[in-house]
Amino acid sequence: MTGSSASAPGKWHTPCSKCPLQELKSFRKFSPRELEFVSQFKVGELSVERGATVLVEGTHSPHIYTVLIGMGFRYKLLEDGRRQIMNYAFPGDLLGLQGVLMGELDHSVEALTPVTLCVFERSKLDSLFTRHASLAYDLTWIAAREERILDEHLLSIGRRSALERTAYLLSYIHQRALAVGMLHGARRTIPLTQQHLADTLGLSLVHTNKTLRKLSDRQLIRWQDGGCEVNEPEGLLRVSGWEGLKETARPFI
Amino acid sequence: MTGSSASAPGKWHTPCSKCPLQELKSFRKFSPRELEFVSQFKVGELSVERGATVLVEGTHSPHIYTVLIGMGFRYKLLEDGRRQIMNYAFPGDLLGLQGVLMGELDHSVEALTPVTLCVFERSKLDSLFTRHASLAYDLTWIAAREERILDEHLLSIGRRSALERTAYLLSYIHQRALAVGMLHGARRTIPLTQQHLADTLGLSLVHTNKTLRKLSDRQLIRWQDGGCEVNEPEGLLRVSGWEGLKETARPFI
DNA sequence: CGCTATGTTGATACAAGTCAACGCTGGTGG
DNA sequence: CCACCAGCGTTGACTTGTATCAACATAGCG
Repeated sequence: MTGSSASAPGKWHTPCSKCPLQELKSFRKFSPRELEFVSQFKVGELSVERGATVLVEGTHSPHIYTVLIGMGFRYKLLEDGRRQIMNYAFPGDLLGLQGVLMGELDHSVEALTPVTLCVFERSKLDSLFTRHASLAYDLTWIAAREERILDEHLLSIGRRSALERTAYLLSYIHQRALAVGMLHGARRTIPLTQQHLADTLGLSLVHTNKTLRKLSDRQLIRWQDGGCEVNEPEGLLRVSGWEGLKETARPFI
Repeated sequence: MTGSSASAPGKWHTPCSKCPLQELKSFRKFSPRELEFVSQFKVGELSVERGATVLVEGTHSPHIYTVLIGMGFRYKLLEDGRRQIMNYAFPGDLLGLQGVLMGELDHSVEALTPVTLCVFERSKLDSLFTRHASLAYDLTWIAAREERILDEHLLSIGRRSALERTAYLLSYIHQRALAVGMLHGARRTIPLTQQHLADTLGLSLVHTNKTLRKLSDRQLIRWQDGGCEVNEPEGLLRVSGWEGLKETARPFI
C-alpha cells in the first residue's frame, strides 16, 4: 500500500491521475473511484527498445500490460521459423491478458518503436472483478474488440486478394495510429518493415514488395525512412473494400 | 422473477439445474449460487434447423446465446459474396457477446446441425458483472479463449500450406467435437460440406477437394454421408504441425 | 572498411484458382 | 412412375497468382 496516486515519486513517471491517454478523445474517462483502483493496480512501468521482445510465447507471466507509449506487434512462430503477425498494439491496448487468464501465453510481442508499458499485477485482478464491475466489463469489452479485429484480419487473409489485403492492412494501421495521435507533427510514417507486412498478410516478402509498388504507383502510399506513409487514406480504403474502424470512445485500463 | 429453476414447466425443456453440459468433464461445475443466477439469466431456448441463420451480421441483438445442442459456424461476407468462416461453435460456446457489448454484430452464425441454444437476456448482464464476479471472470476467459483460437487459425491460414492447413482444421474440429461427446455412438462423421472447409481455409472448393483427397489417400480421413470422418487423429495432427488443444475443464455460461 | 539489414527487380517454378464436364443422390412435381 | 432438377463431390486441362531464386542498390554501423 504505497498510498495515493498523486505523489509517488519513485522509479516511474506517469501516475494514472496524469495518464496522457485520458486526454485523447478516443478513450473514455475514468470515474474517480476507477482511477483510484487503477492507480494501485499499476505497479510499475516497463520501457524497452525498438526490436525488444516484450512477451514470449510459452511463458507464464505475472503481469498484464497496457501500452502507454509506442507501438508493437503480436506474433506466433511455427517450428521452422515461419512467422505470423496477428495484430499490432497501440497506446491503450492491453497485452498479456490471455497469458494471465489461461496460464501460458500463446504468442510473443515485440516492440516496433521504443515502448513504455504500464505494468499491472495479476494478483490484483481478483479485486478488479470483485469490486469494480465497470472495469471488469471493460476488460471483457477489450477482449471482444480484439476478437472483432481478428475476425476482420481473418476475412482479409482468407478471402481478399494480395492488393486488397495490403490496402486493408495499411488502412487499418493508419486509422489506429491516427486515433491515438501517433501521426502528428513530423513523424508521419508508420515504422514498419516490409517483412512485417509480409508476415501479417501471409504473403512472401518479394510479393509484398511488388504489391506495395502497385499502391505507390497509384500514389496511395509512399515508402520512406524505413516505414510507410499513407497519402490517400480514402483511396486506400476503396481499394481494400473495407468499411473502416467504427469506434467511438473506447475503454482502456 | 419466475422463481427457482427446478420447476418452470413452460415452453422450454432444460432447466440449468439439469444442464447436460454440466455432466461433461470438459466443463467446470457451477457453484449453487452461480447456478441460481444462471437459472434466471436464461430466459428461453431457441431451436433451429440445419442451415438456419441464427445471428445476422449488422443486426443489434438483445440476447446472448450458449449452444446447448448441435453445431454451427461464424462467418463474414464480402460484398461480392466471398465468405470467410471464422470459427465453429460447439456445445458450451457463447454466441453474440460481441454484438451485445459493442452494439452491432460483425458476423453471422449458421447452424450445421439442428441446434438448440440457451437464450440469455442482455439486460441482466449488468447484474452478472455487479454481483457475480466469478461469472464475469468466466466471460472474460471465454472471450480470451476465442481470441486464442483465432490466433491459431490466423497462423494457419497465413503460414501453413494447403495440406497442413486442412489437416489442422480437421484436427481442430475433431478435437472439439470429441471434447463435447459429439462423436459417440453411430454418428462418427462431422457434418460439413467441402465448401465449408474451403471457406474456412481460404482455399477454392476444387483445391480443397484435391487436398482432402491427399489426406484420404493416406488413410487419415474418410469422406462419407456428407461429412468427414477422422481415421487417424495422430497422423492428421502430425501432418498439420499443430500441438492440439490443451484445455482442462473450462468455464461456460 | 566491410559488415548486415533492408528494399528492388527480373526470371522462373509451382501452388492454387478457374473452367468445364460428369456422376451421384435425394427431392419434387407432372 | 419417371423426368427433371439442385446440391454436392470428383476429375482433368488450363490459367494465373504467388513463391522462390538470384542479383544488385543503398544506408547504417562497428
